[in-house]
Amino acid sequence: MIRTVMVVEDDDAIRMVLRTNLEDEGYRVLEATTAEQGLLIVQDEQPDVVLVDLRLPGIHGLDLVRSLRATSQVPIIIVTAQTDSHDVVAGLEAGADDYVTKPFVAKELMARIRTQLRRSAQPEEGGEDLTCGPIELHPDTAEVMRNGEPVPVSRIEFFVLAELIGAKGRVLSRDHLLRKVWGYGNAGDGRVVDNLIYRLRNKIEDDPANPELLLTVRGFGYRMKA
Amino acid sequence: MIRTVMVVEDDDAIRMVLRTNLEDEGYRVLEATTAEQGLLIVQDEQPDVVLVDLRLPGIHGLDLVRSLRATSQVPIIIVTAQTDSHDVVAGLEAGADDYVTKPFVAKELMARIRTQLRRSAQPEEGGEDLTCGPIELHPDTAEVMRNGEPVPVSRIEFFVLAELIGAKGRVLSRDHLLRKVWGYGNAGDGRVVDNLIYRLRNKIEDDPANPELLLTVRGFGYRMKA
DNA sequence: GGGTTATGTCGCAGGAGTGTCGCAGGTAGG
DNA sequence: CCTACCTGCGACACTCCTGCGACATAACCC
Repeated sequence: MIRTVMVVEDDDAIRMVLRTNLEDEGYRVLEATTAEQGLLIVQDEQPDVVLVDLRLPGIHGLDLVRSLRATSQVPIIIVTAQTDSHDVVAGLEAGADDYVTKPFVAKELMARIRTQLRRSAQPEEGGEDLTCGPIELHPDTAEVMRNGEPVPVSRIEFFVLAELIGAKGRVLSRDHLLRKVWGYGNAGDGRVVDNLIYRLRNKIEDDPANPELLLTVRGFGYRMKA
Repeated sequence: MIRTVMVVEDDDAIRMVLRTNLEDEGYRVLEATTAEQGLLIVQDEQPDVVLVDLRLPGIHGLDLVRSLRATSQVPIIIVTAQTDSHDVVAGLEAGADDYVTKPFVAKELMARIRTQLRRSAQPEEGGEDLTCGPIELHPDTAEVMRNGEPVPVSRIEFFVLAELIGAKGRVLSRDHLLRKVWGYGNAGDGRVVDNLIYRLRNKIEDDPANPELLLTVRGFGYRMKA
């Protein structure tokens, strides 16, 4: 299960630090430098957590928090200067879930993100057991095992499989997969997903023409066997 | 266990001397010339010790000490001119752990760093067994052994190998290695990593063209054999 | 059944990712 | 000063990926 974190922060240096830290933690990272841009991307991408700097150019971060909260349950963490303690209160009242003050310790922020994710919580994944029947995913080594034997898969194939297995049998639409795996800005052909599923089946199914693990749900998308 | 020392010092000459000395002692060295930059890097890299020159352009080193101490337990050693004895007092009150006055004797500073490291002392990993198959790393002597025979490797090669072996089979991205080994601010060509891997393979693999220890994970990075 | 849509299948061409190697400037050590 | 080595860089080769299009097949609707 790949989690996505949205960072709304205008300071390039801080945003960069956040990005690297988050990516090290295995998150997909979306970035915005203004509240407007942030709002658009959040609506489009539906990240799992949003980090908002309260001091943004133009629209204040506080208004972004309100706008987000008006339409979404996504966990929001405020990032703010230590001096703006009243802003923190206002932010939490506006609907934010937690806050950190600059200068912050990266590890602490990562811990808080994990907390929010646990709270927003698909109740599953304690340590992320990415397993489905004979298929086993190892995020550490980026390897896929089938009956204990390593199966060579490409980067994108790996992520799609991770997303599907993480969904634990729920149907994922082509659109969902495009957004979660291919990422923002790729409005490409949905058939790309079909192709990739086809190739994945050739690698993980005994009889690719009659899939037993990676199933088609006509009109909706794909899902793994429960 | 490779320890990292952060040097916040605007004087090029002194910083260079510190760097060479520290590297001779086997530390990884991070550098910053301003308090702001230093703060960012400390948060990003979480070094094991920080050296701070009190006379910095812009924000005074004293404020950096306070900022660091506000969010971190990292040992801080102040570097200052002999004349500023009252600064030393202020620095220690601000949360620094020790100080040296310029002109300082390098060996003394090294000794104090060792003291601070002993004090902060991660209780875990006593010497960390850096071994992978026939490869053996000796952090004390910066030597690499292969089947008991010493293999000459350069400084950077040593660090990369240490980072990889320390990861115990997990995949490390080029970006991760760039940041951990080359250090902050080197956003340079990722191909540098490829080159170094190539050279490392020529030294530690039986058949460099068909590596069995230092493996490529296409699309992700490199990892050691589990 | 016939038409229509959704999905499976597969080959291809361009491109991205990586291996390989030589070069030149820099640095350390003699 | 000289030498050897290190190191970043660029060039080229090669593999593998990947999006795309075309057609086949299956599911759905009337």
